[in-house]
Amino acid sequence: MRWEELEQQPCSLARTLSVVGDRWTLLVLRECFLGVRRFDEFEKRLGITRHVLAERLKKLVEAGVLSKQAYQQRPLREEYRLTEKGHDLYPAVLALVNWGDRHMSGAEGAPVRHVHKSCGHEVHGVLVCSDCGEPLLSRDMTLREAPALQGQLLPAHWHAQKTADS
Amino acid sequence: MRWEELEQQPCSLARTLSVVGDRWTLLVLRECFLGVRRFDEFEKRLGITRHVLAERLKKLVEAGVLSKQAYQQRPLREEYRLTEKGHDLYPAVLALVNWGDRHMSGAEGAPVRHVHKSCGHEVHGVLVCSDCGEPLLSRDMTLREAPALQGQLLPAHWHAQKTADS
DNA sequence: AATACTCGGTTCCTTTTTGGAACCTGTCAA
DNA sequence: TTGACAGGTTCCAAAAAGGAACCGAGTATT
Repeated sequence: MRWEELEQQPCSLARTLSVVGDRWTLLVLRECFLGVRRFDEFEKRLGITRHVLAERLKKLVEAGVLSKQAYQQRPLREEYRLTEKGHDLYPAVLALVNWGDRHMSGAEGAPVRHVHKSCGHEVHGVLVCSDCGEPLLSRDMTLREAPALQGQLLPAHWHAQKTADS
Repeated sequence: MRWEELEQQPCSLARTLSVVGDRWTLLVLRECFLGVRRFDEFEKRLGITRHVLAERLKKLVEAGVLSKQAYQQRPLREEYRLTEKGHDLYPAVLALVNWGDRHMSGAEGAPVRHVHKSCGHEVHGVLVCSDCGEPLLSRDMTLREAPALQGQLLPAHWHAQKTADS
């Protein structure tokens, strides 16, 4: 499978990864969520090469995750801002950060703590069910293929009533 | 920044990406959550090359995300299973899938629907605050550096009271 | 009126990673 | 004895990333 094919695949994870699924893109987005907007600030903070940074930013703009906005004329200078589509990536980014906080931190704990302004506490994100509000565990999920794709997506054993991860 | 350096960085996202931050690894994990465990089934379902698959599986085992367990002797055959650390990636994977469902699906909707067995509905995940239970939005978050790293992680403007993404 | 500096790139070349196909190692079955 | 199966490894060509230099419009410095 080639990278461009990913976008065409009948899988939302593959489609998402066709936009944000490489080394640098998610780090660029982290910087966006930190408020970074300019080419040279991305470059300085990430240590990414200009070459790759320019390409990633272009792709993110094409994908509608970032938009380019002029912050001065003469000379024209533009900065990159998250669109709504980009903001919607926050839960995914935070979920990845939470995993790192939990499983990849040393004795000093997480390098950055997240404070929820509404309640004032240091918090992490919990993924809950949109319907009943209970935390979602892979073991409690079962999957259903879209009508047009029945039998094509899930492994064979799935159709014989297996759980998601047993 | 080189790939190996990522793991050393004082950033939980970078550290997480040092484990799951490439093209194929998250797709391998998707298959794990679907119940796939064997080398040849990963290969068939993903269209990944054996070369890359072997390397990714090895890395995931080294990282403690998967474990290798014999399912037969003579000849010895082993399969890959998610560890608890691996299961903990479920929220991150689901958050990415949810974004794809929302922003990358065509008219037919999401290719795979998620049914929460506890409540019986087709659902998606919502990231809520571990303290107050309200949905987490980037705009409502503020950040605090770990004591030992003060002033080193956040962009300059942060220390002048900016919001996460304004 | 040159000169240097800034920001946001592009170009060029080398090194690293990936894709693709062939080959290898035990073991069992025909 | 030949073939199949599972789970790899090896080899080479193609694609992507790293690194440094260059570019262009405009501004600031000498």
